[in-house]
Amino acid sequence: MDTWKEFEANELTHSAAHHLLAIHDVGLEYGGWARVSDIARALNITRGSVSINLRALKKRGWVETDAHRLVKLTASGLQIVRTVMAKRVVLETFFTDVLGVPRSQAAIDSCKIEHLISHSTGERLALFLRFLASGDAANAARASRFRRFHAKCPKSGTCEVCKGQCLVDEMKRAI
Amino acid sequence: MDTWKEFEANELTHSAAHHLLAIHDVGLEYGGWARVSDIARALNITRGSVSINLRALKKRGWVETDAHRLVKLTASGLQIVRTVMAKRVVLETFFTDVLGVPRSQAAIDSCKIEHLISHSTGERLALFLRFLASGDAANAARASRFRRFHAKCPKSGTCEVCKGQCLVDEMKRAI
DNA sequence: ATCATATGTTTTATATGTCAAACACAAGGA
DNA sequence: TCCTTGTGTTTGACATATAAAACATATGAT
Repeated sequence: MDTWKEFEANELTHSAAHHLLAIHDVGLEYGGWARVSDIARALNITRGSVSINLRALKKRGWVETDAHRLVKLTASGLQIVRTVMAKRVVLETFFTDVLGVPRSQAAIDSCKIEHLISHSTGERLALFLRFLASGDAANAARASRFRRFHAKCPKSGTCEVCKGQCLVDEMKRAI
Repeated sequence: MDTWKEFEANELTHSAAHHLLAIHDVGLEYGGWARVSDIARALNITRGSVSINLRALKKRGWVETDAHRLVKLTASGLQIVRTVMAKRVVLETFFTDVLGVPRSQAAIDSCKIEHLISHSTGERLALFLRFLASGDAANAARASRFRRFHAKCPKSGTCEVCKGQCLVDEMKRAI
């Protein structure tokens, strides 16, 4: 009940996640320090927006500023960045290397959901990728075999996933 | 560049998707017709919020109202509902039956991302599930074998996914 | 030292999505 | 008929996230 409200209850918004990622990115060449304008340029939004958004990130304890108004990730901010980056890598790897989704589309999908999937699901997905890539030669061949798997949906109730109504087809329409 | 803005550019918001799902759900017993209060009750938000939100859905051509202010999905609205439901089933099945994520967590994760993943990724994931469930006995055993796979991360650069920095561990921390 | 440019903040505005409260109208019950 | 209750809408408020523009303060070139 009210599962759908979990979306808004998320502590880390998409916007916040990308501000933190941008700070990390910009700061790489400056010992972790980033300027508001560079963050704004990285995100392609205005300095004003960044200035306002940083207030919330400071209040959350994810970023700090020094006397010269330079911005830096705190330990917890950096940990969020690491977790989000890990989830992104795992999702992109799964989408491209296992499912065979085009890299550009995989990047968009990963970016949309990287901050939303739970640690538990992210961890299991990472383990699954490791499983597929593990020493067992049969495992290694599996993903590539799927990439050649293109059976048409039987639409006959024999498909164990669809159970009568073809979910593959259903996926193609709408909007 | 600006991949991260795709999130906001999404035509179907989380809120809109769940309004459509609620209308579909409530309407099941009334030939597709739903009342504002029943939609509000189903979503656990106020009638006022639903009333306002329906304006946007009408403008999008996803719902219609009759003279008695009863609400109904249009053909395109119904198609969106079908697509979202298909994506949810596929995601939940993957999370629980393949990855072994607890059902309650899988439900939350699926709900958060069901409206965000592309048709292309959804379709490939459905095909992947069909592949795993397909006649080949080796395939059938695969997923269940993963559920027993619990190797510790070597943290030695030998893991083909992690490549030195353990993504599995990284997934556990933050916030 | 001065002046132009760059930078960061603030203000005003917009859009979405929510609540609470007031309002109007309808349907029934007494 | 009157009155209560239920229903749908509107209004005012708030939170987030954005832009644009005005503003104050740096920074740097000459």
